Amino acid sequence: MPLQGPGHGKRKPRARASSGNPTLTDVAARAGVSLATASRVLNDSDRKVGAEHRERVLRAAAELDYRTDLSAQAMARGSAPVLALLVSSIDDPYFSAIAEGVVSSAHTHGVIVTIAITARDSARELTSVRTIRGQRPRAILVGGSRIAGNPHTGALLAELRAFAESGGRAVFLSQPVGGLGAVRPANAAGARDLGTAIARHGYRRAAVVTGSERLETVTERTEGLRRGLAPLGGGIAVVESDTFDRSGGYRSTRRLIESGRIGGADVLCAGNDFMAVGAMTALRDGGIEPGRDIAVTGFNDIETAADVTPQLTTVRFPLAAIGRRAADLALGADGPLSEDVSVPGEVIMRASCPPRDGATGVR
Amino acid sequence: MPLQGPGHGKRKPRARASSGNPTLTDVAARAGVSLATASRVLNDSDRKVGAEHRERVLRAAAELDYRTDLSAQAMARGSAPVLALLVSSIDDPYFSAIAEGVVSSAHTHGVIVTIAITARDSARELTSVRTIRGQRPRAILVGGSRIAGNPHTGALLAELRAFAESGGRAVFLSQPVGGLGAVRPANAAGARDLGTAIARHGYRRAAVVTGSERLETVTERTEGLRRGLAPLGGGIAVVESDTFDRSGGYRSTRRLIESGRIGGADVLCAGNDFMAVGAMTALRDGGIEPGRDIAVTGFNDIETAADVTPQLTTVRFPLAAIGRRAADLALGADGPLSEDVSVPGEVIMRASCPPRDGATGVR
DNA sequence: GGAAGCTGGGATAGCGCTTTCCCGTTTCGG
DNA sequence: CCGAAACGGGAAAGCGCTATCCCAGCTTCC
Repeated sequence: MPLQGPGHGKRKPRARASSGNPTLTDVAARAGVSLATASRVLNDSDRKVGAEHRERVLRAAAELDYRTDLSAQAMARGSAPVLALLVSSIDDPYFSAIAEGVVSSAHTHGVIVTIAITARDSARELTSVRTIRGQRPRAILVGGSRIAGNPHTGALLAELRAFAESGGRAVFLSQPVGGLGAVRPANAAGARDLGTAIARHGYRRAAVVTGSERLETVTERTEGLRRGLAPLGGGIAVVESDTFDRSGGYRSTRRLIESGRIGGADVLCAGNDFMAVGAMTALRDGGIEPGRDIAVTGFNDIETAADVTPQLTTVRFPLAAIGRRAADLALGADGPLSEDVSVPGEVIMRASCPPRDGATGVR
Repeated sequence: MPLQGPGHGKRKPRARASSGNPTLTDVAARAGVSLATASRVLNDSDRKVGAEHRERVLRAAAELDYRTDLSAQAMARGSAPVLALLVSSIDDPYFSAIAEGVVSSAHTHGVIVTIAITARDSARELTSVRTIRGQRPRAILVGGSRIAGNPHTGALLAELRAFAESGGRAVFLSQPVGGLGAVRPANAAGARDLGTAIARHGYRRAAVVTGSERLETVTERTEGLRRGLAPLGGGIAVVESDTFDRSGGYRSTRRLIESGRIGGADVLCAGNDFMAVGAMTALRDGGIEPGRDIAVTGFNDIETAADVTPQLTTVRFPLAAIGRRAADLALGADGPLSEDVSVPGEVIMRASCPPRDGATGVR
């Protein structure tokens, strides 16, 4: 009796995955070549393979309708051709525009995109990153404004750093933390330019309706605006915060009107276009005609901005390009990564912010 | 000299993935248990594990910051916890709303979502499905209207069928082909209801600006509209096609105006809200005031619809719910799948389509 | 009191693919 | 004309994990 260790012996091979996909072994067998050769052909590796064999493999693969198993390939290679994108919500033109760019770049890099949403919940953001790490992706892109003083930020950072140390690339689409990379809209500069532009149009006292001041995007924009207004003697008269969306814009504007605090302002600057649209409705509901009685500005230039009446003055950021660039950066050359790219925005003056009597428009 | 087969021998183990992630083996070693036990604990399998060992494994995993390698797990299990979503564009409120629902459902099912975009290119749609199949996902969701007479449809169908036969689930988010499953907006019924509603408001002759008549979504909507208008003696006076987006709406409306063909119409029905918004601009540019001189309707109820002036009458579909439901269906019980669920829409009457003089609004 | 069940744990085949090693042939340069 | 280098091909060792099989130690139950 042959010696045999414990716990072993013949066992029936596990059933092939239901009705099974053809494997590389099948292809090799059909082509009459070794597994190695088949693999080399299908991955056009450095190693050369004779024309004859190459041809046979290709034909066999086609005949069997062979599709490389990405999981297996990923395991053998040690990393998956995957880029993970983490955003607060995909049903938001801001992020979906970025996502479009990300997916398109990933496509040209031959990389698959997996997407996770955090619903603006930083606990979930953290668990998502944990799950994502299990995919051993090449890169993780993190969207959504960082939140000042968030208790989860430390853990998130640790998680991303560990990821980076094990060879992955982490890129923020907003304020970077801990020396990781970032590609993001130049909020402060854009806001400053907007401030300058409206000041030149003759506006001096801004009412700001925006999101929570703990959102770094919010503080960047508000601060930029202030700096843009100042040189011409303008300033921010009042700041009202609410949720960073349409209804938040409506509510906070409503509060400004009801409390009379909007009185001193000649321009209402919203933290983003959604808030601006909500604000315009609130203004009308309060008997104030946007664009005539008070100017209104937004941020981001979502498609709607040009379709509302009056058309909305805003700052346009090339969001898809930002996404594309972030993905390019993440999928690019090897090595650690800590670039922080700010992509400039462009002020788009529209009817919601007409030149005021007496404004020269000159410098 | 020991006998040894060809092509073998000691070789240095491949370098661990740079700086390496901890593996289950590491965890087991640290916990002083076998690999099997560690796996059982971490996957809470049926097999019971003693409290003592369980505890040790959990601790070791935490200390090492262990993260299951999903690729490896997928390979061992034979299928990946992945759902693939294929849409024409993610930067489109229609699809991003659906995607939101899909991702949310997938999340509760513990499944990762990978996304691919086809840019409305059916050749690319086909190659995408091929790539996706390599991921061995549990399900594939295909968005985007089918196109009548498309030469790639057959190949796509074959691909999806093969996928279904190997155990995957394929679900369309639009017109299903070849007996596969679908969850989709009830375009025809929604359009019919819209037709009925505007007819009751006193409109009789519709000008339709819409996408290519080869898009099945387009024909479904146009046909439904016709059926809704007919009972009250209404009908479609003219149909003008262009791209299925905002600029297409603008251009086709412009053509109707310039050729005078818009003359006979009292309501302009756009194929979707984007086209409607473009159409309204074109109307104004042509000196026709939407909502006053001619009624306007859209389709889908994108967020913008309520923000334009006049507010847009449209048909609302619960897109996120459609996405969620499709994902639920795809990730649900096993077995083949060929349900075709039509999700009803709701007509939203707004100012762009005011009751006309003489309209009773009664049935 | 011995057979038959549990129970909890360990050893180890694969999963499908990449990539080293190793080897028989050619092709060359000297 | 011979040894070296180049070339093309095959065998098989993992990658990290799951799940099957086997076993030792206890209970149970006639």
